Amino acid sequence: MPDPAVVVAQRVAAAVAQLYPDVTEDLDTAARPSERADAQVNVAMGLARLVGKKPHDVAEGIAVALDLRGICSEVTVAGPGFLNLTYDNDYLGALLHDAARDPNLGVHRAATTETVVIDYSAPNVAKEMHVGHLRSTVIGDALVRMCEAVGHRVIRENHIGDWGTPFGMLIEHLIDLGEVDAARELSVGDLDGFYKQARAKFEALPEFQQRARERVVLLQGGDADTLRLWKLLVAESARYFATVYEKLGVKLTDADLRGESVYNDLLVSVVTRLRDAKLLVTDNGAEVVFPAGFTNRDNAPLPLIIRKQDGGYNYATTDLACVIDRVEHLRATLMLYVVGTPQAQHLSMIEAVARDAGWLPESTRMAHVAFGSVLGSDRKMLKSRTGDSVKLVELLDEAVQRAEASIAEKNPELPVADRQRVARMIGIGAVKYADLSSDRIKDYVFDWERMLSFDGNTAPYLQYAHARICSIFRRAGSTREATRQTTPVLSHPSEHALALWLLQYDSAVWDALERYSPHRLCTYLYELSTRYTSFYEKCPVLKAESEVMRDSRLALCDLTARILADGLQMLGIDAPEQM
RNA sequence: GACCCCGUAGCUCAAUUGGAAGAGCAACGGACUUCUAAUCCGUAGGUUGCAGGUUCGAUUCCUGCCGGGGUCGCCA
Repeated sequence: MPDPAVVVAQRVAAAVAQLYPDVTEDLDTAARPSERADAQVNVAMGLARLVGKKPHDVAEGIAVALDLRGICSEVTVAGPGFLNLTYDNDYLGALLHDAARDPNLGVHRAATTETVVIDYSAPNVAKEMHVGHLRSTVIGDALVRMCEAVGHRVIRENHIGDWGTPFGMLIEHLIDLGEVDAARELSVGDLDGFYKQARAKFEALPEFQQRARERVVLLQGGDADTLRLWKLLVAESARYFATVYEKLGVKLTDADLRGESVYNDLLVSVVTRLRDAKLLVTDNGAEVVFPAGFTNRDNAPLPLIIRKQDGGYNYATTDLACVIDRVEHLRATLMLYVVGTPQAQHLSMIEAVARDAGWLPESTRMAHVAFGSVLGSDRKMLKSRTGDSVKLVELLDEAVQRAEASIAEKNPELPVADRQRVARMIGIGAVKYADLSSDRIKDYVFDWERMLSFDGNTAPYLQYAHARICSIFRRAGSTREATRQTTPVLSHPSEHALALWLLQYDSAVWDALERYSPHRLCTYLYELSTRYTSFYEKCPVLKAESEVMRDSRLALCDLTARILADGLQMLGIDAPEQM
């Protein structure tokens, strides 16, 4: 389906070529969204300098030469030389009809199918998931959905912390409790308690500490009984993670778990391959690599530590093994790391070393999808009243509870069974949307009132717009599918404004995807909702003045609802039909 | 000390890769015998941290300051 802006840009380029055949420079002929018109073209300003004329005169000339019959109803010159365009209503109507018949609602597929490995969520075994896992999980899930929506092959990887020295202590604690009791404690989700008890014993009892140390050695040595206990811990944690993901409504499953331990057997080869590549250096008893361009506080080269003094490996080694695995076995062409900003330097060192070692071909891109922290109203990292980190499950439960109370108050007619189902969609949706709707690189302030509000850029506002449309169709007596035969006729300005925005879904999705910035899709959907509600207030649908107008408006409603639901789905948010 | 990120209306945030600074709250004024008023319409609100530079044009790019956060070798 042709994007109107693309068609216009081509016509503008043609007009310029005709008027100024001698100009060979690349010109910005793009038609951009504008506050003052449907689109604006800014080519005249740059061109004026090249041809030595006034921008306004150049713009006038282009406006005259420009052939936009059947596309634009008006072209005006404004300001220093902006071309303001108004699209023709019949043209927009025809494009809407195309979009409505497209199962992808106008969103074009990727020209080349990428194999995208997305690394996100990454909780720790035997530890509670807390608010610190929210952003990675939610942003990662949205990116998974967006990539899939345009046809990429997506591999989800949940890189859980299932290895390392803490497991000596955890396994010993498990033994102390007895396997049966320990499993029960873990399965009810009291991971925090389990971990804290183990930690406390480790710090207080030298005897326990000794056992824990010995247990680490057994674990690393592959002792069968120790491995069995370790697997028990991992399995119980996985079961717990699954319940959290279920509650949160993200696509992660057990099949996506790739614990650090998976890479254990590859760590030796990371070392040998780095040594063969002549990158490995022994420094202070550790085996390290010095990638170019990284310095420490003394301005000396900063190493990436591959093997510690004590012979153990650390996370840099695992991360490098991951890169090898993703490139050589999974054939990744794009690797996304959805992890917090503090890891920026670490990841760029990993990339530098992997490139130096020849493990990362030019054709494979690696991107750090970084994000800021969730803050409390005091603008510090969000903590519970007791000062602990906020448990993710408790946060989500509270969201659903608050949503349910809100529904009970505002729509008492909704049956209780529906109320609970809808409360989940609204509560969870509100939390996710609050996380996704602001620029991920920045911190954001967690605020129940604001995220659950029906005003402003919130999930409930978008969901409400969707629910109102569904309500219209329940009364309309016609099916949603039937409206897709109709070519909308746009007469009212708010119909025109809505139509224009509906046609930009494709570019909104791609814009968000290319920047790995879901908030851009949020902004689009919010603007779509405001344009729809504005239309809703001004243009009666079921009581439209004519049958033609009624059908036309139903078609606009249907397409709006589909794009809202589809867009929210890409963000991992459900759109209830009633609320 | 070095490097990275952030700084936009009173508050919370946008701004499509250099194009005419926009929303929502809060404030004020309007609109429900109406398809869900859980909403809408209007008014007001700005030296985009500061100072330079590049450009026809800078919130955006460059330099230097100020303020906040982060990172800087054996945790992940």
